[in-house]
Amino acid sequence: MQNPILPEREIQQLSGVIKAMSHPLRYKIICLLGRGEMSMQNLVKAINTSHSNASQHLALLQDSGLVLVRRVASRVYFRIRDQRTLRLLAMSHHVFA
Amino acid sequence: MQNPILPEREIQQLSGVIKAMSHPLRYKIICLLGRGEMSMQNLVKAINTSHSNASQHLALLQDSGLVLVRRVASRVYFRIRDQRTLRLLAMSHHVFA
DNA sequence: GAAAAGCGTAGCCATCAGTCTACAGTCTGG
DNA sequence: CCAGACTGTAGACTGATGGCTACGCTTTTC
Repeated sequence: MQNPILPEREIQQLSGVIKAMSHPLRYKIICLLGRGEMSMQNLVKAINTSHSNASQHLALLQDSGLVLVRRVASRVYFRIRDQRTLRLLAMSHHVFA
Repeated sequence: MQNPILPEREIQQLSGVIKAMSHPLRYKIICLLGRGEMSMQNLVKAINTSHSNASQHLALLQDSGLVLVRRVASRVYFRIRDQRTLRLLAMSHHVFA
């Protein structure tokens, strides 16, 4: 709960991660993955978009380090990398909803 | 720590607030305001940008409800609206830094 | 009252982000 | 091997975002 003046690099990194969560679809994806691993197919259905669109958002979530991927044959399964990410979402919901 | 499927409106709202925090300058502004109220002048110096640029980011932070403003004569002072916002930042730092 | 300081905003431009279509690659089932 | 399912990516388009300059408004100072 302290509030140090952060170095520039951390500012960039942290705002970057937050930005990755700041899109409605990505926010929803993280919410969904909070309930457990999901396949690409189920995610596409759940968030109601094209598989291309979902694929790109999920790639961004991987790049930002929020989501991990597991491949089984031709299918991919996604899951949250760090469960604390969910606590972050829960807190955002608690504060701003 | 539950993870309900949120209604669309809340998804939009929450991702919107998070988006407001996702820019490096705005992230830094919130960090700075976490230490207490600051004048526009001091903010401009602290984040090292033009006053025009700072003004626009601060306007966005006001619109998103994260920051409150107080006017004294020709000067303006900004402060965090909800201290829990800082806890959110602190947690993001704790998780991702 | 005139000049200067402090802020906000409009207009412009460059860049980025989000979405779609189309296509390519990989795997499965027959 | 072939058809089809599943996924990733390249290219193009559109809208949003970020930054600057210039200007206008209010307040202070002299």
